[in-house]
Parts: sequence; structure tokens; C-alpha cells
Amino acid sequence: MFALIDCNNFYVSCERVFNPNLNKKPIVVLSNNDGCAISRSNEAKKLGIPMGAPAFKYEELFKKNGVKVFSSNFALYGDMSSRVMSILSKFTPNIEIYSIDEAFLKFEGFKNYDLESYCQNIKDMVFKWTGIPISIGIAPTKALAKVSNRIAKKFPYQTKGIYLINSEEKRIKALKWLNIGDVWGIGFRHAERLKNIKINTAYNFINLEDGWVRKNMSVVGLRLKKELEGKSVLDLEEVRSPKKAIATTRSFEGTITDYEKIKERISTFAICCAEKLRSQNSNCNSVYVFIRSNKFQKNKPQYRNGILMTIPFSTNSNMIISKYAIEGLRKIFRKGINYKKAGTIVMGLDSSESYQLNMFENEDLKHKYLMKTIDFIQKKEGQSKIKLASQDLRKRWKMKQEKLSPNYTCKLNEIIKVK
DNA sequence: TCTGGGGTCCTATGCCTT
DNA sequence: TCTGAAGGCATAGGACCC
Repeated sequence: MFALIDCNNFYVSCERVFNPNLNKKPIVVLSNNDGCAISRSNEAKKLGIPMGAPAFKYEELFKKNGVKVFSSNFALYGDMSSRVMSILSKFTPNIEIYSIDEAFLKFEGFKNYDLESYCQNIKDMVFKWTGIPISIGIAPTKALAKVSNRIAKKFPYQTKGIYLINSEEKRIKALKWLNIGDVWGIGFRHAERLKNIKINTAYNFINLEDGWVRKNMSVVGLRLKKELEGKSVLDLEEVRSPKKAIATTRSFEGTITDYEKIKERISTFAICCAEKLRSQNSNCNSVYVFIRSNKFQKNKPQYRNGILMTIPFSTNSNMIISKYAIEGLRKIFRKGINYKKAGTIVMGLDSSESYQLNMFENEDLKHKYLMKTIDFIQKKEGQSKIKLASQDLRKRWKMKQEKLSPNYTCKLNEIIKVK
């Protein structure tokens, strides 16, 4: 059996742990740049604030209803997440940390356990030790555990936050209840297409022919169908496979038209990727650069483009990655466009300990030592103390985070004080 | 004026080599 | 030297997740 543990309104719950005044009040947490709502308390959901609501469009409503608004504080959420996960690992040796607020547990050899009461213990302990409320769905497959979890969340009074699918009747009933668009793995596109052919629930979906699903939704769709039928084909992914790409992308406060300004951003994004690479002892051998105009300004000329730049050797050097990124930007930049978003993604990752050398062209070994020195100084003196000439030396731009809560658990001088 | 960021997997396509 | 089949590989794009 699998259990899916999901923290309720996770970011909002993290803010509440350290500020109990927020209980029972409508709260939203905004995305980076204070752009849109990415976590909402139940009270905020009741006010009709949808997921992804642009903050500027809802300012009135926030004010009128006394909605408390927070900028996202990922340092805090990440720390709270690892506390929750470490508690979960006490209950089974088989755990997959699926996202910042979700984990799959596998119960093998738990035949004589009453899983519902076992999960009740998990829920109680997580709440007691961290203050985070969770919901638990239990079922024979991962996809059904997702369904089960949804039921637990949707009917908190009947289920007390825990639901178990352990019979055919319960499985069929759940699938008949679940809208096709709410099925894990069915996104917006597939949902539209399925609804067009009168497939409105998960139950309708499992009655489709395998061949049709394979043809129109690839093996991914077919796997999902098997899972919903109760045949487990997705196992836990317990060891985190190493990352295959690392991205740094941002939207700008306004729009940028000037080449030099975008170049400076791209250079900084590239260096940020290089730092992330070094922090996990990786190299890359290519960097993808993209720029795009504002898709919401339909009356302005639209342009989006990206280019993959191959580096002839493996590297994690600020200078090399930045150089190739800027070279890529030069190739795709077009004049007269109001750019809104840009980013760099490093790909072709491998270990910086052992990597393939190039017969003709290799990195100057000095880079390795230089990067070590830079990382050392930055660690001691703070980030962005050392910059390339292609970066903005005065740092005139910064992410908008006007409503940031303190880092209660990860900065000593912001720790909570009891008077 | 103001609409996030960071990932994954799968498939189709085209080129190259055997 | 030409040809077709088949497999490997890189790339782009679509779809999904949180």
C-alpha cells in the first residue's frame, strides 16, 4: 500500500505556525516578485481567490476582506519541509519526497497493521512537532493514493483528514466522483480533449481502450490508466536522481528593450547557474538562453526565442558559462521588442570530480582555483561581493518581496522572541 | 504599471552512419 | 557508386508536476 502525505495549504500553514493570530483568517502567499497567489488559506479560497490570481488584480478584494498577504519565504518553507519529512521517515523505511509539501510512503510488510490508525499517529505527530496540518490518502497505487488524498482534503469532517481506498467499491466510487481535470497527470490540454469526447470523470477515463490512450496520451497516459485500475506500475523513487538541468529565470519589473541591460541580466543568471552547479559539484556542457516579450500585452509586438549553446568542454566557471550565454543572447536578440522575461538553463550535467576531457580544447585550469576562491570569499563576506564586468556593479534590480516574514527557523537574529 | 520559478518525461523529426 | 533500411543521436516542442 502507498500513502500520499500532503501538507495542507503548506506555505500559509508555515506562516501560521509562528503567528497564530493568523488562524481562521484569510491569507495568501505570493509567488516570487509578489506576482500571483500560490498558496491560499481555506478562508481565502472561500472569498473566491483562485490559484495563480495576479496580486495586482485582487488588491481591492484583499483590502476589503482583510486578507493577510505574504511574499514567499522559501528559506523558511524549505526548513519546515525538511522537519516534516524527517518525522515521516520515522514511520517507514520507504519514503519518496515528491515535492516541498508532499511525500509518498510505501507500507510493505504492514499486513497486520491498521493503516488508518497508524496514519492517524503520523498526522498527530507531525502536527504536534511542527504545527503543520497534513492530509493522508492511502491506496494500492500511487495514483489512487493521490485520489484518496483528494477525498481526505475535500471532506475533512467525514474523513478527519485520512482516507483509505481498500476495496473495489471504494475505488469505483472515488473514480466516479473525481473530475477528469483533477486527476494527477491529466493537465489542462488533455482534460479539454477528453471532455470533448464526453470523458468527464476518472471512471469514464479507465473505460477507454488501452490502444486509444496509448496513441493519444503516450505511455504516460497508459501508465496512469493502469494505476487507476488498481495495478501498481509506478514505484517509489527513493533516491533522488541527480539533476539533469539547472535553471535561473526571472520576469522583469517592467519591460526592457535595451540590449546592454538584458545582457547584464543574462550574465547574472548564467553566473547564478554556475554557482548552483558548483554547490552540487557538477559541471555542464551546454547553456540554453531564452528571452520573451510580455504575453499579456497583446497589442505590442510579440517575440520569443531561445538557443542552445554547446560548450566544447565540461565547466562550472562563471566566466565561461556567462560568455557562452551572452554569445547566445547576441544571436537571438531583436531590436524594438519589450522584453519581459529571460533566463538561462545549464544542461548536460555531470560530476565535476570525474568528467570527459576534450582532446583539443579544455578549460584553463586556473578557472577551477579562481572559482574556489570566489566561493570562499562569497561564503565569508556574503553573496554578490564579486562580480564580472558584464554584470551590474551597483545591483539596481532586485526581486520584489514587500511582505516577507522573518526567517524564524533559519536566521539567528530573526528567531522568535518570547517576552 | 503590476500576471512565478524550477523541474521532468516523452515523442517527432532530421541527420548521420552502417 | 548508388540505394534503402535501420539504429543512434541531437534537438525542439508538447505535456505534465509542484
